[in-house]
Amino acid sequence: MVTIKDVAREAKVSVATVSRVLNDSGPVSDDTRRLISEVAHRMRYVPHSGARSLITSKTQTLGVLLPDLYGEFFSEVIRGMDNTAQRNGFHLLISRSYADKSGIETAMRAMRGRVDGVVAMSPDIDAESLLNLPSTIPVVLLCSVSRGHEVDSLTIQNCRGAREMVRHLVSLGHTRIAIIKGSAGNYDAAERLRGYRMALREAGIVPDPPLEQSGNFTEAGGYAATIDLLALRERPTAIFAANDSMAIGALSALRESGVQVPEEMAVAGFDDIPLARFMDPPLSSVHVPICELGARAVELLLHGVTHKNDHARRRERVSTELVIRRSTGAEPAERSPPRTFKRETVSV
Amino acid sequence: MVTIKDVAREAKVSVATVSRVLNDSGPVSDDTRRLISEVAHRMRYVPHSGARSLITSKTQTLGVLLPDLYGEFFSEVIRGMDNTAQRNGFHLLISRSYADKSGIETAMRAMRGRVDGVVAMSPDIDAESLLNLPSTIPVVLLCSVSRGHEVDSLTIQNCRGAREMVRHLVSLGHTRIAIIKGSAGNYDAAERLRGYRMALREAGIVPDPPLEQSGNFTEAGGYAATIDLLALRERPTAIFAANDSMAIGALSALRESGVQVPEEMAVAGFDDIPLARFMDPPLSSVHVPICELGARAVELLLHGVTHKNDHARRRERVSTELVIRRSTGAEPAERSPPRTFKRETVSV
DNA sequence: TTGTATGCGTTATCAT
DNA sequence: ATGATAACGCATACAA
Repeated sequence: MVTIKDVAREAKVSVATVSRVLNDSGPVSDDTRRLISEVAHRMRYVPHSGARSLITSKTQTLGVLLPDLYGEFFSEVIRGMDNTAQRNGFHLLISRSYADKSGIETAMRAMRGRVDGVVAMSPDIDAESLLNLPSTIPVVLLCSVSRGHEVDSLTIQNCRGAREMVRHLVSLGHTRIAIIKGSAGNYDAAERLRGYRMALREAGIVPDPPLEQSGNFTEAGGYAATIDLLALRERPTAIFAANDSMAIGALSALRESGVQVPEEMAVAGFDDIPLARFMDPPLSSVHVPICELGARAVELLLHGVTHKNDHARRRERVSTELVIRRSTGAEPAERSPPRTFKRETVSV
Repeated sequence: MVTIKDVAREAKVSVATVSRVLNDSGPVSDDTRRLISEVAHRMRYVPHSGARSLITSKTQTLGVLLPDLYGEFFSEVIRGMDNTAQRNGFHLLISRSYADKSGIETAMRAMRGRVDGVVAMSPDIDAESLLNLPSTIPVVLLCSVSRGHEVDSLTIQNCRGAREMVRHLVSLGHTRIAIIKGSAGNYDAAERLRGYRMALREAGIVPDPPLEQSGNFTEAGGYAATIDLLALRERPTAIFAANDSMAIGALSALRESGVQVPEEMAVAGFDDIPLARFMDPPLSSVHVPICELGARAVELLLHGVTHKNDHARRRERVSTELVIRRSTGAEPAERSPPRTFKRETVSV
C-alpha cells in the first residue's frame, strides 16, 4: 500500500508538504502543489483514514445500534440516517445488537475509537444497561425510554397517534375495538397501548381484556392474533394493530376467514409504511415519518459531536399524522364525524 | 479518555504488560494479571480500536456499498451480512453510494484504512468504474455484472428463476404473458428479462413488444405499468413482475380496475419477500434467499480477507425456487401440469 | 515474568 | 515556502 511517505519520496519533498497539499492546509508554492498532486494521483495514493483519525481524534463515522428490526422500518430509518450523515461527510457503522442486554454494551465498547457518536435504539423498557455506557461520547437514544439518562433522545408521538386512531374508530361508531399489541417490554408498544386505552376511556368504553391481544410486530403475529380475536364469543368490530406489519397479517387472516373489511371489521395500523396504500383494502394507518426520524436523529447527534456535547439535554418527539384509507370504512350512517384528518387515495 | 498508559501508570506496570493481559498474549503472572484486570475495569478502560488497527493493520470491519435500495430486500440482505460478520467478530460500515458512478469510487476511497474488505453492489451494467478500484483490498461483487474483473462475485440465478416462472405460466395455458421490467441498466433486471424471453421462445410464443413494460422495482412503478397494460387493445392474461414490490403495485392496480386475480389475470413476482404470502391473493413468486445472499457474500469476503485474497477468483450463484401461491391461479381445465414446484399455503 | 523501544500512517508544531 | 520531528494509542520484538 502506498503511503504518504512514498509520495513524499517520489516527489522529493517532505511528508509535511504532501500533507499540506492534501488537506489544503498551510502555504505551498503552486509548482510543488501541482507536482505533488500529480504524483499522488499517479501513484493512486489514498490517505489512510484510520491513521488520520488517530491524530485528529475525529473518525467522521457515526455508530448505529439497532435491535433486530425487520422490514421497511429498518430500511427507511437507515436511509434517513445515511442521507444526513453522508451530506455532512460522515459514515455509518451499523450494528444489530443481540437480543441480550450485554450485547449492546459490547457493541458500544467495540465502537470506541471508530466512531464520533452513537445513535442507539434500545426499545426494551428494562434495558437500563445503556445507562452504564461511558457517555464521554455523544449519544442519541432513538425510540427508547430514557428516564434519567443525560443523553439526547428522539421518540415518536406514539400515544397521541394511537389515541387519535382509536378516537377515529370510535367516531365511526365502533365500541368493540381490539388492539394487537407490539412486543412485550417494547417502549413504542407500551405507548401505543397507552394511547389506545386512553381513547377508550375518554369514550366511556369499558375495556375488555380479551380484546387486547399480544403481538410481536410481525405479519405472522398479527395473523395469529386475529385468528384468536375471531374465535371470541363476542367479536370486535374493529382491530387496531400496533404496527402495519401486524395489520397486514390481520388483513390476511380476515380474508381467509371470509370476514369483509371494512364492512364486518375495520382494520388500522401504525407507521404507514410505503406498502400500506397498496394493501387490499388500502390500510388506514398512523403516519410516522420514518426516514425523517433517522435523519433527525443524526442531526441531533452531529450537533452533539461538533459542539462536544456541551448543550442542554434534548428530548424531541416526531409527530404523527392520521391517514385514513379504506380499511377503516366510512363513517356510520347516522352522523358525519368532523374530517380533520388527511384522506388519501392511491395515486402514483 | 483513559488510555492504556493511564492503566499502566495506575497499576504501576508497563504498557506492554497491560497489553499482554488485554490480548491474552505472552506470559503474565497471575497476580499482575488480576491487578491489571481490576484496574482496567475500575477505570472503565476501553481499547481504542482505531489505534489498535493501525498497528495490526486489521480493522475487523467490512465495508458495504449499496445502491439506494428500498424495502425488504435491503433489510434482509443487511441482516444476513451482519449476522455472519458479527459471528466472526466483524463490523459493518455501510454506505449508500450516490447514483452517479463517481460516487462509488469516492466511497471506496473513503473506506481505505477503515475496512478489511468490501462487499459492493453496483447493479448498473455500465458502471465499469468499479474496475478501477485499487483491488489491494478484497472485494466481493454482489448482484453485479463482473466480466473481466478479478474479484469474487455472487449473483442470483435470475435468468433461470424467471424462465421457470414464465414456463409455469405457459403450462397454465397462458400465451399472452406480460413482463414489468426492472430498472433500466440494472443487471438483475436484464437477466430476468432474458429468462422471460427465453421461456417464451421455448414455448413458441412470438414476443409482443407492448407486453414488455418498463418498471423501476417500486410499487408505484408496478402500478403504473399495469394501468398501461390494461389499456392495451389486446390485454395480457398474465403479468410477470421482475420483483415483488412491482407485483404488489400490479395487484393494487388490478383491484382498482376490477380485474379479478387470478381468474382474469395471473400475477407473479420475484424475490419472495416475507410479505408476499400475505398479499391478496397470496403472491406467487421466485424465492430468493436474500438473507443467505448477504451471509454468503460476507463469507466469501471473509475468506478473501483471511487468505489475503490469494485464491482463484470465485463466481457463485445462489439458486432460486418457484413458490406457487394463489395469484397465478390453478392449472387450466384441460390438462394437469406436473407439479414439481413447492405449493404453499399461509401457515404461521 | 516484565520493561524498553520502535513503528503503524498521519497531522501538527516547531524550526529553518 | 519547506523540512524535521513529535505526537496519537496501541502491539510487539527484543532486552533484561
